[in-house]
Amino acid sequence: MEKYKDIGLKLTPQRLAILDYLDGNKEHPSAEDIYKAVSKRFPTMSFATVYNTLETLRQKGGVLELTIDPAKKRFDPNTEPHHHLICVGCKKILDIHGSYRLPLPDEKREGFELIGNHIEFYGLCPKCKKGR
Amino acid sequence: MEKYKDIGLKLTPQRLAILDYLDGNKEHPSAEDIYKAVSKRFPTMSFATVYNTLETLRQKGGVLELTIDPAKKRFDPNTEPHHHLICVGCKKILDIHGSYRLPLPDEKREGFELIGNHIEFYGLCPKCKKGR
DNA sequence: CTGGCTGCAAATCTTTTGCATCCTG
DNA sequence: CAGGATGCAAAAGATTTGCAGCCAG
Repeated sequence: MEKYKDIGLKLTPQRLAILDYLDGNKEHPSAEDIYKAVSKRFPTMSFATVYNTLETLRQKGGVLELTIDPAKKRFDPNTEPHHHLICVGCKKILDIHGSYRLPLPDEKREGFELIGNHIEFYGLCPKCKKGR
Repeated sequence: MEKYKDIGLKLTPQRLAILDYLDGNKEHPSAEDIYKAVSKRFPTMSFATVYNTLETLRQKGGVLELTIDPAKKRFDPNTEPHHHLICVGCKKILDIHGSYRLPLPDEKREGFELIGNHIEFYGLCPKCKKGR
C-alpha cells in the first residue's frame, strides 16, 4: 500500500478498497474481477468508479494496463519492469522478472526512438497441459 | 495471395476482396479498417463477413490476431514469427524481423511448457517525436 | 468550502450471433 | 445440390460518459 500513498490521489473509502485489493495481487485482474471482489465489501461500488480509479492510477503510474487478453483489459499493480508468461489455454499470467538485453539495430527502427520493451512468453500451464 | 490458396477456404468474391486487401499489408489493420477498405469495392459487405473471414483465417493460420491495441483487435497477415515496434503516440506498428534467443530458466516457469514468445518494442515514431 | 469523486443509467464501441437467403465446389 | 457463406439486424460485452449529489482535503 505504501506505493500508492501520496501520488496525488484523493483517498476515498472506495479507492482504498480497490488499492487494498490490488496491492500485491499477482492475478492480473480485469476491471470486472476488481469490481466483483470489491463489491463484496462495498455493495454500492459501481463500474464507473472502478474504471475511473484505474484510469487515474494508470496516469499516475500506479498500475499497468495489459493488452494481453483480446477480450478485455487486464491490470497489473506491479509497475516494475517485468515480462509475462501467458498460458494459451486458461490465460493465466505469470510475472517474469529479470532483464533481457534486446538490441534493435538502427536500420530496423525507421527513425523510431526506442523507449522500452515487453516480452510475452507463451506456454501451457500444468493444468492445461494435462487437459490435452 | 499464393499463401491463401487452398488452405481450405471457400473462395467467395467477398473473401477474395478481403484477402486481396490483406496480402502484403503492413498496416496491421483492425476489423473496421478492413471493413472500410473492402466496402468501397463491395458496398454490401457486412461486418459479420469480415469477422467471420478473419476468424476462419486465424484458425487456419492465415492471419495473426494482435492484442497490442487495448481498444480493438488488429490483424497481421504476416504469419512468419516476428516482433513489433509500436509507437506509443499514434499506435503505428512496425514489423521487426530477426530472432531473439530468450532463455527462460526452469525455476521461473512454475511447470509451464514453453511454446514461444513475442516482443513488443515501444517507441516514438518520427512524426510523434516532433509533436512533443 | 470546493473540486474532485461516486453511483446510476444511458450511451458508445467492438465483436458476436440468429436466421433466412445465396452460391461455391 | 448441400453445406458453408453472406448480410442484415439484434444482442452481447466491455468501457465510457453525463450528471446530480456527496465528501476528503
